[in-house]
Formats: sequence, structure tokens, C-alpha cells
Amino acid sequence: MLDERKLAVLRAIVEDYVSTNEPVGSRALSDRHTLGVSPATIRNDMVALEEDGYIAQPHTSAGRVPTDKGYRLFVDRLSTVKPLSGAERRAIETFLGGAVDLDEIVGRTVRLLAQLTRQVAVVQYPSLTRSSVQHVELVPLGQQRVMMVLITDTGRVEQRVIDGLEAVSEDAVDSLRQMLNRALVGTWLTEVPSAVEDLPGQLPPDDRALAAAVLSVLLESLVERHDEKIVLGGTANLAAMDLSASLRDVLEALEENVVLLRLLGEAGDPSMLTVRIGAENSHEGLRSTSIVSAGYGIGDQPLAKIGVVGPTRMDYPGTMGAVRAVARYLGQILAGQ
Amino acid sequence: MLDERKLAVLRAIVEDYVSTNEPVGSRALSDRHTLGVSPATIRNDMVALEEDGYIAQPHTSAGRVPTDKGYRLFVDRLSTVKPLSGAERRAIETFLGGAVDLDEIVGRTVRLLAQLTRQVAVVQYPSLTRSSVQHVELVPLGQQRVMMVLITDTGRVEQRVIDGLEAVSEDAVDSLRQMLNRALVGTWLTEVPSAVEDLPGQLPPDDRALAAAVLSVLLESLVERHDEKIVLGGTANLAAMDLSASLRDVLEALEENVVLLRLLGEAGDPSMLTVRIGAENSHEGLRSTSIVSAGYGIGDQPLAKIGVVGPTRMDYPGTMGAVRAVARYLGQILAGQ
DNA sequence: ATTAGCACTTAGGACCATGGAGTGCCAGGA
DNA sequence: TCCTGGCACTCCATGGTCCTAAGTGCTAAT
Repeated sequence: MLDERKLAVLRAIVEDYVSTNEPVGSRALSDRHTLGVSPATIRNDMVALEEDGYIAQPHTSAGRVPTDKGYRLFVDRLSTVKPLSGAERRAIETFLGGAVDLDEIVGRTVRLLAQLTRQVAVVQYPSLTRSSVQHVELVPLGQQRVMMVLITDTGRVEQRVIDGLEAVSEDAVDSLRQMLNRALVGTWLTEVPSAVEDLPGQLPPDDRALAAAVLSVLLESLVERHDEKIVLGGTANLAAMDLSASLRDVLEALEENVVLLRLLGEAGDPSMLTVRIGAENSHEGLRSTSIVSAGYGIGDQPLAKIGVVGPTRMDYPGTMGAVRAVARYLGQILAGQ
Repeated sequence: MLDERKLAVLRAIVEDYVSTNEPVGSRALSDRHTLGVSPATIRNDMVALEEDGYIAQPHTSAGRVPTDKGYRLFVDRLSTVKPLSGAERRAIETFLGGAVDLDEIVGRTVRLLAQLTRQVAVVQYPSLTRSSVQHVELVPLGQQRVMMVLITDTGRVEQRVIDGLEAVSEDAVDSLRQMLNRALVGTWLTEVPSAVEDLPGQLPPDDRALAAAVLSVLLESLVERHDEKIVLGGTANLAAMDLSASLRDVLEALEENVVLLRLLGEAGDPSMLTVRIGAENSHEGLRSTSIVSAGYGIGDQPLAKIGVVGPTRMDYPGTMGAVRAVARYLGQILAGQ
């Protein structure tokens, strides 16, 4: 069906349409690309491509525009990820290098990614569940309250106040703190529930109420996936993209963190670069956008994902290159911390 | 110059224009409002209002539109803040009531405000500098690192890791922790630098290096105003407002936290409701928007501000009512914590 | 001081003609 | 068998013209 030349034509159509944002006709193609055949021949190929659903005509006497299916083929078989330029690499390094704490790293990453791709960038905070306990701290705040601080090896800090206790003694807090750290330091967060199970039994009866309260808050803070936090950047770039959907729908979808998390989550293998094109996105408001995402992590330990949201008509090779590069650097930076 | 009737005409123009988004003519005015005079008379008044710069004509044969100056007069003298309906009040209570930690309170507030006003909401985190120390915790992380956690009475938690120390002893950390808490608990953050000044001198020489390192990080965390953090919500509402400026400019301005902080800061008396209309905003991209902001705080202690960004053509009484109500509730919630 | 009447202005919509870009198809050539 | 030049056809976008509705400002009468 699709011989080499037809694929070349499709590639040319995608590239031209992405750069001009206008339906591309057979003449323009034979002019701007060295396909070695006449417009008439190209037209014939176009008919075949259209029959197979890779391209479409906005109206009879207009040029062709890639369909979602066309972009899909382009991404899968007709393009290669474009590596960043030297200048861009240096920009990443200097930009991310200066960051100190996790918030700043994430904040800078999202801005960087938005700037590199000129699209909307999404960065997910490193997942709590994939990291391990570095330290648990308990701080008595007066007689009735204790603050719990959980520090993970990815630099994440979760803190909660436990309220409504009675007559908290320093000693009880101290021994509970020691016990928790003995039991938990170094364990994966996913293992915490089982590691903690029989701790209360080892305590003198008087201290069990406190321990139970602390543990329930601790477990809750893990379950709540409070970690699944997301930061957006470059929404101003939305104005420049002409999405066929209403801008409002897109903004609404982006504001719903739940939606974004689901979309990032749907991407396949976390270590891979994933592209979801147009209607492949399950969310209604994002039917006219594409999402390029990649996982990042320390070593081969995946932590979370980053991504970019833009019009289906986007520069896939360049965007994919930027997302991949930023994801890798982010992993390195986190590992170096 | 401006007798009662002219003011009534201006008020009617503002109200009509806000609700219809179309230049309002003399006939429409005499139809929809009971001004008791004929269109011709209204026209005469309009001429006067236009000469004084309160209204303008988009083009010769069109109705009138309020100018920034017109809105200003309207806000200052022709309108009263509109109290929320019972349903709205209840919505605030149930919506903010369930929040547990500071992040969640702020997150919910911003969504609530966006929903009530159908505009873009901005909430600034409670200022660190206006709160006092509740507790300072030091946590040794191995031999070379110590984590400092600063807890304030507004529920804010700042944490830093101090790196590159040598041979940190538990004892030294313990005594430093005790000393810090003795010296600092209850003091205003602004007083911390002076309260801390002569502490190192009271320590045995061996411990001074550690103390110096911790103190410098502590002071730094105060100076950095890391606290001046801002959360945005309801940006989807931007799509519905037809701003004369390009949407991109507005989005860009909103993304620059620095800009927003400055704008909120420019508002006058922190306990008051402030309205900045159109060109009164110093930032270029927000020349066609108005900002309604209010301070919130615990008791008469101002902590930070919240606000709303919308088109100059906005429902000022309603917006002001919502902003004021949310600010008050936010203060109460924080006080109750 | 207010009003009715009237002439004047203007944006926006309907309508139409035209030009250009692009297509599909066919017949002839490698 | 595949490619190509030629040609008739389709349709959108552009720009011009005309007309209407809304609104104004002015003047004369109340």
C-alpha cells in the first residue's frame, strides 16, 4: 500500500503543515521538497493517503492536512527524535544547575521546558511511593499536639500535625521517634505499612495511644498521594497556538490536576518517551492537543513524569528531543542531590 | 458639574455595559432604567460626562462606554459592596471547612474565589515575616548533615538541609536545639535576627561552627522571602472575558509571580478592599484588567493578600463582596487552626 | 430645563464578482 | 505499468458596494 514515496509525501505534508499552518497542496510540495516527481504524481499519492485516512481536506479545493492517524504514523515511523543543540544543552545545565531545594528544581524545570518547546509544560513531583524513608521526626508542640515530619531520600518533606492528644510526654515522643527511625529508615515508602504493623505491640501500654495516632497519620500521608502534585508553566503559549477546540476547554482541563495526572499516568513504559495525539487523549477538552511525556528517575528507578501539551500540529521531533533531554537532566540533578 | 442625575446616568451606563457588553445608548438607558427623563435629556448629560472623561464613544454613531475614570467614580461613589447571598456564604464555609493543612486551605481558597467571581483568583501565602516562631527542630542526618525545620504559628513550615559539616554530635545538636527554642519560641520572625545575635558566644567553642552554620541558614530562610508564594486559579475564566489586550500578554503577566506580588503589594491599607482599574495597574499586560484585592490576617495582624483579576468591565460590587468575604473567612480559618 | 423632531454619521451585514489555489481525471509518453 | 502535462471544475478568500439599524448632535418648541 504505502511505498517509500507515499511515506515521503506524508512526511513532507506533516513538516510543511507544521511550519506553515496552512493546508499544503501538491504544487507547494513538489516545489519545496525534492521528491523527484511532478505535482500530478503527488496528487495520486495523496488520494491513496487520504483513502487510508492519513490526511484530509478541509474542503474540496484546499490542500491536505494530516489527520491524527497521519501524525501517529509520522511519529512512529517517519521521524527521529531531534537532539538538542549545544546551546540548548548548556541552557539546561545552567538553568537547572543553580537550584537548591526540590521546589526550586521543579519550578525551574517547568519554566525551562515551556521555554524550550514554546508550549505548555507539566512537571510532576517525584513520587513519594518510589522513594525511601530518610528520617522521621516527631516534634511535640505543647501538651496536645505533635508534629510529624517525614523526610525522603528524594528530598521530599511531608509534614503533619497530630492534634487532640492528651498529656504528651517528651519521653514517649523520644522513644517513639527512635523506634520509628530504627524500623523505617531506608525502607521504601510502599513497605512502610507492613514495616509498621506490629510496632505498637512493642510499646508499653501507656504510649500506645500516641503511637497509634502518629502511625495513622503517617500512613494516611502515604495513602493520600499528596505527592501527586503537579506544576504547570508556559500557559501563555496557549494563546499563540490556534487550537480548534475552545481555549476555555483546554485551560479547564489543564487546571484539573486530576486530569493531567491521569493523562501522564496513561503513558506507557515510564522510562520511555510517549506521545498521545489528538483524540488518543481520553479527555474531551484535549482532543485537539497532543501530549508528549517522559518519565524521569534516579538510575533506573522511575520517580514521576514530565510532559508538554501543545497543538496536534506541533514539531514532534523537536518537542520529543526537548522533553527527553530535560527528563534526563532532571534525573541527574535529583541523583546528585 | 455632576448633579445627581448625571451620576445616576453614569451608574446606569456602567451597570448596563457590564451586563450586556455593548456600548449603551440613550434610548436603551431610558427604557431599562427609571430615570424619569427622555433620551434627549440623557444625551445632554452624556455629553457632559464625556467632556469630563467618564465615558467615551468607540466611534461616532455608537453608544457610550465607561472609561477607567468612569469605573473609578462608580466604585468610589456610586456603588456599595454587595454582600454575598446565604447560599454563597454557606458554600464558603463548607468548602473551606474541610481543609487540613495550609496548602490545602490555600488551594481551596483560590478555587473558591475563582468560582464565586468567575474570574482569575490569586492567593498569596501567609507572610512568614508577620508570624512568630512556634518551634525550631534540628535533625541530624548522618555525620555531615543537619536538617533544620522552622515551624510558625500560621502553620507554615520551612525546612533546609545544612550540608558540609564535620563530625556532628547528637549532644551538640541537642543543646543547640534547646538554646534556639528557648531564645526564639514566640518571637516574631522579624525579630529573629537580633534575638539570635549573641547566641554563638554562649556556646562552648567546639559547637560554634555548627551553630554558625545553622544560624546562617536560618537567617537566610527568613530573608529569602521564600514565603512570598502565590497560587493562581480559574485561569480558564480568562477565555470567557474579552479583554482588549492580547490574551497572551495577560497570561504572561499572571505567570510572573513577581509581577503579581508587586501588584498585590501596591494595594494600599492591607486591611482594606482595594480596586485597581485598568491603566492604574503599573504592569503593561494588565492595562485592560482590573484587580480587586483584600488583605487577610489573624485578628488585626495582616498576613498577606488575596485578589481577583478580571476585565475592567466587571461586576465590581459583586466581586468586591466575594473577595472581602473570602478574605475574612480565610483569616478566621487560620486563626482557628 | 426638558423634549420632540430631524439630519447626519458609522459599523456591520448582505450580496456579489473575481482571482487564485487546488483538485480529479484523461490521454499520451517512457 | 507508472508517470506527467493539460484541462475543466470547485471552492474559498478577498474586496467592493450597498443598505440598514442604531445612535448621535442640534434646533426649535414647550
